Amino acid sequence: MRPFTQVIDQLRTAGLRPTRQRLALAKLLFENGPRHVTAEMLRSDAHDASIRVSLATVYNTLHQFTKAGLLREIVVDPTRSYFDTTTTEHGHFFHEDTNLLEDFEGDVKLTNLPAIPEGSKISTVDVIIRLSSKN
Amino acid sequence: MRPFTQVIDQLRTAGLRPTRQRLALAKLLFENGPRHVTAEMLRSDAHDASIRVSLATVYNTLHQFTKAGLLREIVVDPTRSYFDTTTTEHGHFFHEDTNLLEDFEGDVKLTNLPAIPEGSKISTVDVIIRLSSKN
DNA sequence: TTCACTGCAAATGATTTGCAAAGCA
DNA sequence: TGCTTTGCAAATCATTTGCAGTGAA
Repeated sequence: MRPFTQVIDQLRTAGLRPTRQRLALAKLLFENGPRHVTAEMLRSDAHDASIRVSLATVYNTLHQFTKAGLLREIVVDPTRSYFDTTTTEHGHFFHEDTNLLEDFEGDVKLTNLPAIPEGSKISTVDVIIRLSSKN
Repeated sequence: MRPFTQVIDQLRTAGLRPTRQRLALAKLLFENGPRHVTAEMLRSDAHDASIRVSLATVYNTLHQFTKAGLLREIVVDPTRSYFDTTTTEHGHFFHEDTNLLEDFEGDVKLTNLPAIPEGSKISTVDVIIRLSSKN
């Protein structure tokens, strides 16, 4: 679990005021271990916790947190964006039948990596193992 | 390059009639080596080649070809779906500044793969290296 | 003839945007 | 006070869908 004062610091560093909405969403995101959320999931959580936030603000906040380095966007589903509270490099399982996104246990090693095209540098490396039900 | 009669066979096997539109789109897709297309790119190519196809048919065709195993959908961009004419396992470079998708040269080896959750089986493994401009 | 296929236009659904009101420094 | 931030509603945009007309077997 990420220390919460650190979250506030990172907001400050990013020039983001620690508003009621941002703090409440940060708590939902970071207070209970790693999470993978969509905007709709987070809005729903906020609603359940009696936090008044508009969906537009949820979207804004997710993107601001991502830019500030608090979240990482994971592109796995063409219809929805997922945000991961774990920002270090790691792989994902995506359960295609439940739309559930899950972190890997161990860390994957990539060997025989091709040469990076001239003039480009690696931004991130995504490793996604898509799973379907065995039956 | 994929032999074209094979494409027609695969359509037949999938129960898809080789209509004018499907054959024309198949030619655009498979006649000139590996490609990575979005629906809009393919519609634009068709237009340039004076092929009359509606955008809805382009979408239908891309999905039908994917289900028939002629294409592979690559999820890299939250705003657009890409389809790859190479259906064997391989990794991708995604140029974030140009939205260009490119196949890897060599083949990547994944080691230290985690255990697959009980009751699930691997559908596909996606390896995407996101690139940004060095400057 | 029959059923699959196509094209059009409308519907959908996630995300973004404009802008006035409210909040933080 | 002055600049952010929020919330609402409208706008956007890729994609899907309904359905009447067209085409292949």
